[in-house]
Amino acid sequence: MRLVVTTEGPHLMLRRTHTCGELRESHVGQTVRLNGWVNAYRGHGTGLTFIDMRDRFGLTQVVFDGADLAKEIMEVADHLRSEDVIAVQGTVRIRVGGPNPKLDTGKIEIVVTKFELLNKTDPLPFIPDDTGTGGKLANEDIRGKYRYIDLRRPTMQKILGIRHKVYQSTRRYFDENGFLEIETPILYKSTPEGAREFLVPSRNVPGSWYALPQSPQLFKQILMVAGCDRYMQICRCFRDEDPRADRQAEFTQIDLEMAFVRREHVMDMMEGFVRRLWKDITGYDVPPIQKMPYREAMERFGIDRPDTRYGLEITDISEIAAKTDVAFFKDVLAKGQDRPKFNSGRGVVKAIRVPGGAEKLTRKLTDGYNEFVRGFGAGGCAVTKVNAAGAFETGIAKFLEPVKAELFAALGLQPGDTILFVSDLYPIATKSLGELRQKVARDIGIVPKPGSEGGPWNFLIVVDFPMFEKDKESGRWIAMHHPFTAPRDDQAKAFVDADVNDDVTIESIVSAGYDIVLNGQEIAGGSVRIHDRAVQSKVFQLLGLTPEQAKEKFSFLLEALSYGAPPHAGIAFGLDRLVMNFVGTSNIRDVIAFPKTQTGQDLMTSAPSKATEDQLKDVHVKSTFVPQN
RNA sequence: GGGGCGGUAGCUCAAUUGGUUAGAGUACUGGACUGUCGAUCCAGUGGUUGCGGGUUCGAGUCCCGUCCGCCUCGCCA
Repeated sequence: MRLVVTTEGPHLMLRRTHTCGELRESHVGQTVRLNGWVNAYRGHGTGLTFIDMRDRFGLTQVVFDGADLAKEIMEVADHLRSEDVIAVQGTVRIRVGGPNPKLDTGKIEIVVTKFELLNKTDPLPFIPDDTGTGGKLANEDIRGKYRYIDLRRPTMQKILGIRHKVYQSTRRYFDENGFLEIETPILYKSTPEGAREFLVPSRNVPGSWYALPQSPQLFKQILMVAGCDRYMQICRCFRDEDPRADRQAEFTQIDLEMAFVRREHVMDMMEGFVRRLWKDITGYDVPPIQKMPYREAMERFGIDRPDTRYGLEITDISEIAAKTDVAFFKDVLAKGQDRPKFNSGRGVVKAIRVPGGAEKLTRKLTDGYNEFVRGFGAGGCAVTKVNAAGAFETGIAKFLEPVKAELFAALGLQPGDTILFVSDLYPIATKSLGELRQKVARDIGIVPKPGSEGGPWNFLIVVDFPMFEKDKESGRWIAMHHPFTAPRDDQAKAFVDADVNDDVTIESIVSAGYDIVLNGQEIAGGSVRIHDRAVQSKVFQLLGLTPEQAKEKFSFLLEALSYGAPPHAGIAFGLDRLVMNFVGTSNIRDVIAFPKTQTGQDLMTSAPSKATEDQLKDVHVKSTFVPQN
């Protein structure tokens, strides 16, 4: 028996025969080799030392026994510390000291016969243990700087594995359905719509810039014109906007496009994908997904991605409110009553019934709701309770007495309920109550756990979005999805015929777009694209683009669409959010191997960083930035 | 760009009203220890209190500025 400690000199590289997660009683008696990191050491001097060895597959206990091993080996073993990199050869046996039920490999141990210290670690900034120090992980800035250490944590390894499975499941599904995976450029043309873009200066074309793609939208449409029939790509997208807990400037989409389809075909395909993905990753069978028109979502839930796992639905009580003497109801209901229902210029009164709210909602909470809805532009939130005797109490109670029976019927009121009212123009009242509904649900604790924590997976497809909405700042029309989204088939004629100044009609035009919503979170969105030139011109006209401007910005697409473009439609899934759902985290940085901070910095590599004068000169750029101090 | 929370030993945290030499656990180092499994026991090293300025006899603590991290509004499909 030869024992080797190669702290210096040539490595033997005792290459592994098994991973640290796979040895069981059935392996007893075999000679095996493991490679990995020291996860924990339990030394009893040079007589006996236990090492928990870790790789991404698990933990295995290895034993250094002074009765078998040379003293110099035992000396080294006694000084092994967390995260040293080692290789061992030894015999699998039933644990002499009894099993450890916490480990998958807890019934066996390896008695070391050969040992190699592959790399001694320097003292670590933190130990990559899911428990962390004092029950807490190190702060995010430390973990970000040493991301390669944090990624060794079992939880992070598991997440990387889930993400990998999502990639594989995705590619299998779309391959089986006849999709071609095609890469599109990262260095791309700047296009004006949507988010702020990252710019890359050109060296060969002085004064010109590439942009990084917000999405491969135009390329995938052109691939349809190019006869590719069905395209998919797992692609990186870039949007230079401030991040959030669930949003990074650099993120990943599952992007697809299909030719010769209507929206139903795409929705069927994406529903099939969702079903396959959930089956592959979680084993869950996704039931048929309900479709809900945008208008219904807004009416009932006040948001275009409703969380339908709980009630607290919104009710329009404008007609009843009109019969009361509440001044702020009357003021609002004087506005835009000649306009059609749902028009943004029409005043409405809406309410949420909170069952048992009289008890659950404190005065402090309801006072807060008043402030809360003001944040969305509403004047305030009126509150009334139904007392045990079934009478209105507090707030605007006395004004509601005359319509008591109607209100009870409309809202289904019961003793002990609280009613929250907002009166304002349609969009403001709707949004305020939509947001308030979610806040109340959190406050009274009725939001279920997500699917990854044993709660429901609640899918919904939202359809029939408006084509256009008014930009709050400029007052101009903007495309709700993007300017290549087609109107729904039955709306195309009305749209082309509409007067561009007829706001009421324009606002009523419905698109052939669709979103997939999971537990109140948008996980995918797409649309049928315009392949009719008259429709496309009309869109540009509405958006305030002259034919010349449209040509300058999108000539390549418009030309392509004029040379035999098939009807086509597509969708994109936010891959990071899918993975977040599967692993049960609300932090997008958890599911990205090398994420960025709130200021878009990579703490590990220190990107972004200064460029040299020569580099800037090469690309014809001069910085105007003046450092302070 | 706005609002909020945070930054003290390698890590996680504490430090009374502004008052003695800034502490604890853990990690690390040394020692003891032949069946541990969050090993245990003994001893020790370890501090620009993010950075800069100010008030004060005296600042981790108060004030101003600034940097960084997180959450959030704006923004973003």
